[in-house]
Amino acid sequence: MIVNSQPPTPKSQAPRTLRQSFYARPTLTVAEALLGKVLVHRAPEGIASGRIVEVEAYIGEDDPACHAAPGPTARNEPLYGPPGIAYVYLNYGMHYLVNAVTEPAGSPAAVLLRALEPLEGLELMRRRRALNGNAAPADTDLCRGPGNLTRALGITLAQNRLPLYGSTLAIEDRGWTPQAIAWSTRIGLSVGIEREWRAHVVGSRAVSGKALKVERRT
DNA sequence: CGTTCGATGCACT
DNA sequence: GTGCATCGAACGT
Repeated sequence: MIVNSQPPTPKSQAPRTLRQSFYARPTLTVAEALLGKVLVHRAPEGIASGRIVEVEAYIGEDDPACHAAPGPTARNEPLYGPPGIAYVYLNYGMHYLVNAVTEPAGSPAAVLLRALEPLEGLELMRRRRALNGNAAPADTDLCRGPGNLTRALGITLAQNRLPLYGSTLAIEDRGWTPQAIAWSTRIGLSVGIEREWRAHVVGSRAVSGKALKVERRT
C-alpha cells in the first residue's frame, strides 16, 4: 500500500524532468524545491520511483559536515562539478547515499535524498530490500532512510556522476506540491549539527527519524 | 517504548 | 589507524 501524506494535486500534469538549471541555484532553495518531486531509476530489472519527502543540504568547504570540507579530493570531485549530477558514495562500508549536486561548477554543494514515498516498482523494491532472506519491510519503509532508498532503487556507485536529467536516472515534476514542509537539524552528524538544513514534507509517514519542528510554506 | 552496539569498506590523516 | 551524511537487531525500562 502506498501512503501519501496528502491527496494528489487535482490538476494532472505530464511528468517533466527537471532541467539542469533547476539545480544551478542556492542549495537551500533546491532542497526545498525537491520536496514532492519524483526520483526515478530505470534499470534493466525494471523501473522504480518514489516521491522525495526528506532531504538535507550540504554546502561548501565551510560546512564541516560537507564532503567538500577537506577541499577537493578524488571522492568529492562530483561536488565541484556542474549541477544536476548524482553524487553517490559508500557510507559505513555498506550503504550507498545519493545526492543531487547543486550550484554552479566550482561551488561544491549538494542535496542528500533521505526518504521517498514509493510510487512505482514496489515489487522490485521489495525484492531488493529483502535479499538477506528477511521479509520485506512495510511499503512506507521501503525508501525510508538514505541507505534504504538507494537499496530499493538499485542505486550504487555505478550511478555516481550520472545526470539527474537523463534517461536512466531522473528527478521529475509530476505536478504534486507539499502542503507543508518543516526545517530541522541534520541527522547523524558529529559536526555542523547546529545548522537547520534538513527539510521534510510534514505528515509523510516515509520520513526518517521522529517528530519534528517548525513549519513553513505551502 | 527507549538506548546501545556490531557490521563492514574505504577515504583521508 | 580513525571515523564515518546508516541500519537493524538486541537488550533495558
